[in-house]
Amino acid sequence: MPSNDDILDIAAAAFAEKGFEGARMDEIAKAADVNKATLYYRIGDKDALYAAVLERIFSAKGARMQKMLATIDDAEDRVRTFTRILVDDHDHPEQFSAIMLREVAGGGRNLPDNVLPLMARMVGALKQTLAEGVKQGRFNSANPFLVHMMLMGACSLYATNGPIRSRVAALAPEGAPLNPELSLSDAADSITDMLLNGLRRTT
Amino acid sequence: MPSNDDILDIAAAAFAEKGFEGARMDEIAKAADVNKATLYYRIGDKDALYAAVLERIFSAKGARMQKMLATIDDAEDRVRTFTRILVDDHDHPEQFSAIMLREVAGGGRNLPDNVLPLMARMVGALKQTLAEGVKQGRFNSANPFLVHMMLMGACSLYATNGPIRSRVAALAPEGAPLNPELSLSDAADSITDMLLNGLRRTT
Amino acid sequence: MPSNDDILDIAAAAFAEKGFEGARMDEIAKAADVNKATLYYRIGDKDALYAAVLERIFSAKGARMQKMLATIDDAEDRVRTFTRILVDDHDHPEQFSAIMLREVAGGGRNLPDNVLPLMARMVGALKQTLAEGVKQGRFNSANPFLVHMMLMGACSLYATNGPIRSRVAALAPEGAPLNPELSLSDAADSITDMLLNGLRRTT
Amino acid sequence: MPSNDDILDIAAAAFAEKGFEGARMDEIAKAADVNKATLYYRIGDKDALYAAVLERIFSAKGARMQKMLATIDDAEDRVRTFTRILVDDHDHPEQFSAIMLREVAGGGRNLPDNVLPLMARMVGALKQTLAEGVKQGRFNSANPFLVHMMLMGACSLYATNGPIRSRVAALAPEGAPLNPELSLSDAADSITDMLLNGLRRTT
DNA sequence: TATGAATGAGTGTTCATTCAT
DNA sequence: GATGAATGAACACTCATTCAT
Repeated sequence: MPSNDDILDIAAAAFAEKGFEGARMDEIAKAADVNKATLYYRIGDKDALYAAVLERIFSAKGARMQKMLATIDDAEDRVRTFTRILVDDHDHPEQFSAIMLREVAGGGRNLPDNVLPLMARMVGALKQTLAEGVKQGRFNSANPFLVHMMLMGACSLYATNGPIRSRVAALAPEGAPLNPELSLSDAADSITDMLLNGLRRTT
Repeated sequence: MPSNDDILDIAAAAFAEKGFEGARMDEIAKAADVNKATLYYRIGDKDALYAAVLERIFSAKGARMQKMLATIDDAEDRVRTFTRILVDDHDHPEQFSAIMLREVAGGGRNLPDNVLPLMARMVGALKQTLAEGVKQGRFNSANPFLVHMMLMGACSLYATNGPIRSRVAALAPEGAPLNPELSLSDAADSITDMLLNGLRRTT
Repeated sequence: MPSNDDILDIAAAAFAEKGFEGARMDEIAKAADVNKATLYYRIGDKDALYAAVLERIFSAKGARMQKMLATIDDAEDRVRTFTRILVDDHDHPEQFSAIMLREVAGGGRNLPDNVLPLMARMVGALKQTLAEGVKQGRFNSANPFLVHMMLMGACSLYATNGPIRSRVAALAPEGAPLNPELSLSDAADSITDMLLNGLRRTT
Repeated sequence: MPSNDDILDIAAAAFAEKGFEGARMDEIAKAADVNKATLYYRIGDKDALYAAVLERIFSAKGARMQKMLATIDDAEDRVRTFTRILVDDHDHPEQFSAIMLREVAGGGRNLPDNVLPLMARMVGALKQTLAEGVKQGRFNSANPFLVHMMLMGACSLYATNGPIRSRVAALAPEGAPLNPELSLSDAADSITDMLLNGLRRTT
């Protein structure tokens, strides 16, 4: 008998792959190897299941972020760490990214109230980091929300667009491959570097 | 009686707001003020409708992009123009963004074959622009695909996360608003500036 | 522009192959290369089209039957001729058979009133033939309706069950093929022979 | 709450009366007094329902046939028994006949694979019976497939054309009724007699 | 706590038929 | 006469959810 956490793993994969509307309670139950009624009994309806998945993903990511940021002082290192946590393999960055992209696209239609503070906390952590960088004279001042969009958007797109990259690659003229395949973490590092290049205050 | 273009407008809004799975043929027909059977007679089934919407959005965006880029020489101006077209009000950037984000998140599951070249063409335009900038000694060399992710990701997220911003803002402690509201085009300009700061070759 | 007769040809094939409920007005119109509205204008709705098809088939068969029987005196020859007309290639015996089998199976649900006399006339012709045979001392007395069922049933089944024969043959153990393939007219002759063997008065 | 067997009874009647295309899942569900979704849950889609109906009808008939034939030695008795089973009241011969006639007319379009062997087995039983009759010197040699067509065709037509007989009778001039009404089993006996008359070897 | 069975309300799609031109 | 376009009424099938046990 799978644990509730096992069920949430399966559900997260389903919601990431097919979205809230596309995911099927039947399929989740079957994939998790629980009876559908048991799924309802243990976790609740589709909204509750989705909320549980989101809360788990976001709180894990947020906790990791707070813990690691608390131990780092250097402003650039903090930004780099921030990005690395975004794409950390441990909490399925493709699932996290896919769910977040869909949720943003849908205006947070299915976003439960309790994950909003978790999202806000992530932005807040970056905001604080940037502010300290400015105070230390390391960074030019910049809108932290937009910086967040750049990091988050670039990483999330890269984390999830693998299948599309493959299809596009299959279309491209041979000679010059559109993109040499980068691992997600390498891509995230490159993205952060580009961003830091733009933020860095040059004397 | 609405034109097919009117129907596609309505359908685009529905797909952007609710996604492919969430959009309802009934609702689209009713919102477009056509009989459901007429919708099928004129355009076809849900897949065909979705494909028609995507093709129209992407080809409009792509045509605009090629035309405008053809008239601009300066490398930085080209990047700025690229972004501006991404968020151009004329072709509903929130819809374009929302559909694209969902499609990426879903691995292009519903992406019709004929829009792939259109997407590739957009990336190709940016790639060429960056390459010329490098040749002119204006830009440091950078992975054009990742640059694309940064521009596209940041702009698309900003274009669509208005509702979530509002909800988060309602949560935030008064004093310091998380983000002073920027218009989408101002945000896109700021995003481009940050990116160009990072790309620019300083002598 | 196809003639009404051309349209009825196409419609007959459709009704024979798919039945009244299975045949599609769209497909018939397209196959006949007429606009669907033209089909309605020229012939009428589905019931009218079906009635026209049935009437044409049955009256052709009936006319042929009366003409040929009028010229034949010998009782056995008349029965043989009767069967031959049933399976005469000129009026698509598979279509005739398929439509008749379906109609019988459905209790004549879609059978228009004007074809009933045509069917009755066919039975009547056989009845009269058998009665004369009895009067001439050639045949034992027999229920003409049942004789009609035997001839009609056997010929109609054989005329239409080709596809099933093929599938069954594909299943059968090699060695002994279930049925050496007979042409429809040979089969009809054999069937008539068997029947006449049973009817014939032996002194 | 009706059993699955009850549902199949209702469905068999519907398919027999209206054919596969004409039968409506809604009506079957309502007639069987089950919710439509329950019908799908318990049995499956229309194809599955049809397959279940056919399999039940054919396997019942086939089992009965094998059991009874195993206990009878006399060749003529075996043929008579064969026919009696075809029209045995216990398994709704009108339904069996109607479904089979439609299926043959349609080329077995909807015939599930698993009923083909059942049909073949019936023909095989007759074939074997005839062969033994020939070996015993009782029967003239005859094509067993055609004999099958005669028995099956005549009985099936008679089993199902009651409604048409009535309508034709209503048309006929009083005096001479076209056919004195025979019960199905009496008709089947007469049909078998006629056939046996033709098969019987006279010394 | 767990579950096989049941179901109301959709969901995309089709089809015979009509109508304005 | 002819037809492109339009549509009400189905139609097969699905899905989140509940319930009796």
